[in-house]
Amino acid sequence: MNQSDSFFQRVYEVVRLVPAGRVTSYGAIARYLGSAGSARMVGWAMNASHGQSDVPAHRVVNRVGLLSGKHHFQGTNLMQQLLESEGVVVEDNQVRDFKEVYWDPNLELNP
DNA sequence: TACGTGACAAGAG
DNA sequence: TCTCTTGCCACGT
Repeated sequence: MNQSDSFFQRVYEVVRLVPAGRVTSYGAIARYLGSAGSARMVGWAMNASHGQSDVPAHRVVNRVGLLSGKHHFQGTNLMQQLLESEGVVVEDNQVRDFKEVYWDPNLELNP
């Protein structure tokens, strides 16, 4: 990937690689980018991803599967609807069977 | 130019 | 086992 891309752009690249019906976490993305501990930056990147197309920010949740960013989507439960439309069960703003649908870029993308 | 903010994570008590 | 505190870094004002 181009190093000229900003940290945000690299975050978007990883998020785009998350397959439908799967979710990942902010920390996993941060770790994959070599910035473990910068999970907050990933959240900030998601906040700025609204202007970016093809960035499935709804597939990014916190480490316990909680939809912490749902309030940043249009509509109260748009994020939940998007996930459910992909087969992810969301219950009480939290991904059900989180471990089952969890997608770790460090495991899936790292050779 | 400098400071505060932010959709988190991990360690310590 | 649960709760609190600290760290991390780019963007906006």
